[in-house]
Amino acid sequence: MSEVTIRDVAKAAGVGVGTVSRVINNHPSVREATRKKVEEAIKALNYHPHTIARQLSLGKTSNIGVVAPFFIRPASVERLRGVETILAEHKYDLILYNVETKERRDELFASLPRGDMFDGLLIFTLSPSDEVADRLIHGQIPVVLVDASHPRMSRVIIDDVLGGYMATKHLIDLGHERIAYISDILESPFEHVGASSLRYQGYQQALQEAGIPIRPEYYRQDQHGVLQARQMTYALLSLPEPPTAIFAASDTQAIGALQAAQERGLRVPEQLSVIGFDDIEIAEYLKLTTIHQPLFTSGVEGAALLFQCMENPDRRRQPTEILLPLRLIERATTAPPGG
Amino acid sequence: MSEVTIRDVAKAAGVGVGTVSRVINNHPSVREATRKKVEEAIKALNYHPHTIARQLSLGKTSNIGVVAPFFIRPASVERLRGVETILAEHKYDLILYNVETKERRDELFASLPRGDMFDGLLIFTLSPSDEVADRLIHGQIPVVLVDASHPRMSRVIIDDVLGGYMATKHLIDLGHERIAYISDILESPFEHVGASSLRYQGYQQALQEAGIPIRPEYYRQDQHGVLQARQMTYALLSLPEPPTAIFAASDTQAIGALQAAQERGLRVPEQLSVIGFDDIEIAEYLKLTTIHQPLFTSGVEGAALLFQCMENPDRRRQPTEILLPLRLIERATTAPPGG
DNA sequence: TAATGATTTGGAACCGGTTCAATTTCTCTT
DNA sequence: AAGAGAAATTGAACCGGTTCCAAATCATTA
Repeated sequence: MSEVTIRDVAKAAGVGVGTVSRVINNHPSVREATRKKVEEAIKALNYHPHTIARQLSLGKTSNIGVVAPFFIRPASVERLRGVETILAEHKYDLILYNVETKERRDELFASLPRGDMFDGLLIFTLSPSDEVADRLIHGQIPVVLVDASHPRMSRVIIDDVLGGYMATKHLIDLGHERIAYISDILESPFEHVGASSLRYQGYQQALQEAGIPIRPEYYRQDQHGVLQARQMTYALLSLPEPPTAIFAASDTQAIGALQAAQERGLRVPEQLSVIGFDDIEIAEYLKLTTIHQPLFTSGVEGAALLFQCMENPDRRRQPTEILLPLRLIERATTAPPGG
Repeated sequence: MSEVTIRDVAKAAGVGVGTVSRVINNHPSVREATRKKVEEAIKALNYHPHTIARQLSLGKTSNIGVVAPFFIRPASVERLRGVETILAEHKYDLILYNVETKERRDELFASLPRGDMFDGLLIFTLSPSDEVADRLIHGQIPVVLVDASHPRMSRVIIDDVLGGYMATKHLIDLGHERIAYISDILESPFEHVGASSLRYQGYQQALQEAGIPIRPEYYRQDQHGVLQARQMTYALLSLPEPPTAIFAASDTQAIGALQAAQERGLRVPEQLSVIGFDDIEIAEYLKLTTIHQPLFTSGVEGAALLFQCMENPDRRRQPTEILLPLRLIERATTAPPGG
């Protein structure tokens, strides 16, 4: 069936296409009788306007694109959900680009600025290089970064250095001196300067400030994931002088650390303290001490900022930074050392 | 900048638009010299074809739509990930529709069959009514259900009744007789016949078969969520004769049950057995006994089947059912009763 | 060298909407 | 009843691609 076009409707209703178009978009200047006639024809033919044609002619898509290396981290899902609430309000649809390889990222960054598929773009977690940023800024559509940063672009971020500092300081305040840091790979192919690396800076700052020497063997990096985190923790616990506390760059990795401790028969927090980052949903159940960052909110704020940029070109010219607050959530996986 | 069209390129290269189009789509019949000229012009003008225009003219979008209620749930994310792997292979993009209210669902079901925004549609978890199924079947584009069912539509499903039976049987085999079931709301506004309700049937079957009477007070339902599950478990544990085992309709809810047990000071599994459903990623860490269903695979199979239907109209005519296997994963949250 | 057939190429027509200048119809005065 | 002004309506042109027929170019053979 179908393939009914606006011209078919026009013919059936005995009016011009312009009138049908006006009825569809309920433009005021259509006489009541005419409107009724057209509406009947629409119903009779079961006509639905063709979205793509509409988009072409309007030069507007009512879609927004989201680039998310999202399946790696539950955190991205929370952000996406925040985005969704704003999109629903504006009746926009969501085109999702997953990124799991470097090639895919480059391909995307090359083609996205064109932005003919959507009116605005949200990029999660991937901080663009200067060159990519340049292309994005001069592209057709506004772009907002979430959990990623570039000085010339609008962004919703947290202070990752501070976060790293807060986590480490918490452990130091408890009396720890042998504090390890595990993270995903700092020079990720994805991120220009990744969050993990900034958190590492905060970690170093806190140690330095406390006069605790930084030991290279207390820092490990590997692919993101529970399994890898468990293995890194194993390695740390096998050191001649193992750490008494572990700061994991994400809750997911903290879970790996807890797992390793459990399997090694180490009691947490008595024999090993573990602190995570993010405060994902299950952190509460696990009683994981962690640094809370507003994930859902970051999605909401990012999407809201994007819409502002879309509606108001001035807003786009001047990059905005929204800094979301961090909070230490003390639960049951950290305590003074001494098991 | 930009707004460069194919006609600009044609002019710059001194050729016709048809030739440029042929170069872009690397159609064979273009002389090498001409191709080079055109490619240079494309580079010089920084031309990128306009996706929407292309879609309109081709009548093909290279998008597929996914309707996913609550994509926040870990299960949906796993499925989506499976879908993504197939889409990437085919160079298709993903348009995601989240559904969290009944209104949104109806709105979507009314407009989606039109399918001008994508070439195929995947619906997660929402079993369509006969009326909606009818519209979908006669719509423009093929549709595949994942974790949802309708006799006249292609689908990737599990045997939820069997799953409920397996979980309950496991508890019975361990010696339990006081077995409770907690789930999200059976008559969800979203689902025609939901998974939880089918699992409940399996639960009843297993009990009946074992000659154990079904006690209405051992069945609780509430919104999906850790918190609600915890509260339901509290209520169950406060009964004059509390259950010795709890079957939760999802791992997420099982976590709530574990939480409640922990707070009540009940040891698991000695004093309370808990079995979940899904086998989401953290289930392993929690040592949760559960019924494993292939979530990632369901996404892969669903997407693969959808592509088959898109390529081959015959495949579409005859609805296919793919039934994925279930597996009992015995971990550490179930044991014989008697604490 | 001319004729023949095979390759390339050009560009109008089309996909299905929206828009706007021009035209028609309606309403209100006098 | 005629005329002016407002409101409603029409349909060609456009958005930016693809396609396909006709025309032009090229290669081959007699």
